[in-house]
Amino acid sequence: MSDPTGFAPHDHRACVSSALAAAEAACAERGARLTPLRRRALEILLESHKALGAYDLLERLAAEGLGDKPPVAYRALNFLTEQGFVHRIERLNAYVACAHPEAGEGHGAAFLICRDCGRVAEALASEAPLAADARGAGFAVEDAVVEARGLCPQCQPGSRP
Amino acid sequence: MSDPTGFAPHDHRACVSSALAAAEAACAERGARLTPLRRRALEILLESHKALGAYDLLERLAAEGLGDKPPVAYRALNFLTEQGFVHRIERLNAYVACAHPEAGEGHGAAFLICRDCGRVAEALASEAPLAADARGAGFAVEDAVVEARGLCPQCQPGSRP
DNA sequence: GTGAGGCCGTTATGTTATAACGCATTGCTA
DNA sequence: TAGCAATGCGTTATAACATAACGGCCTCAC
Repeated sequence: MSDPTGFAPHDHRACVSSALAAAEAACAERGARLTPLRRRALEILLESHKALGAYDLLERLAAEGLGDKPPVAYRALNFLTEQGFVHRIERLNAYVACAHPEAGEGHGAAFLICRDCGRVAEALASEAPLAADARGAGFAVEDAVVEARGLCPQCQPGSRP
Repeated sequence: MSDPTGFAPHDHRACVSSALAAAEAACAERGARLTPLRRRALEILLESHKALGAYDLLERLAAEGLGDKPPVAYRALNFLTEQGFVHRIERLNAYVACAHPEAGEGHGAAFLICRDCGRVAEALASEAPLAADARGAGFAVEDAVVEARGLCPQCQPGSRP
């Protein structure tokens, strides 16, 4: 995979609908309930490749009459995160839809965050980063995140205005 | 380096004083001012290998009459972070003293966070993680963080009680 | 001695996140 | 079918993390 999905132009409608379908399938299989609220929250996050704050999400949900108190947003985000449909971007205190739902729960994720346009691309971590150092220290890694800030292709100096 | 400093037993007094000395030297060289407040804040962070929240730090500073309003703590932390003496642990919203001040500003850092005892070890990132994926996507990484949660050697099942 | 800049005290507020309680629905199961 | 457990969501309140903005003081260069 040479495109950590998110920056390159792509068929975004297909991108959204296939992710939604994958989420529905996964829920059906696991007996998890993708309620209208949760489904819509995921859909909102899928609508861009940017990370959304919990309160931004809440605002959009509220605009549709789907709940307007913080716990509503946080509960939906917790569910989606547990199911692996959404990732939290620690550096932004924000949440982004998973670009690789097919990779399964808890796949090693690495994020490329453009500081200019705000888009976030997700690369499947090619190898557990740190693995060597961690083993050297006798540390048992359960879960690692990698987050890089920088400039995406479109936002770099040499790019079209 | 096989010990990402922090977990293995070590001479902690020396660890603290050498880090303080390194900070003083670096400030002298750069013309930065390690004021008593900033120095004490760094010292407090150095006293354990745990990450401290800004308000925890503030509480300790306040106990010594060194300021009791949030901006006091945040300003000290910003200074120490800019100088590379302290790192922010995004997953914890907390701050930890740099274990490798000699590595210079902005060195690639990777953190091993024990979810049981709370200690944080810092490994020098052996290689820019993500570099390959990022290049593949044409993304220019400026700054990356790696944070792993898990169990340190002392907190693993097979370890002494 | 005066002006510029850095540091800190302070007030106020903004942003992110969770605890805890209660009601409604679903789906058992006795 | 009555009762019960589990789950999802509405709601209130509050906790935890972070910053904007103003003013005073000190130091240093000129």
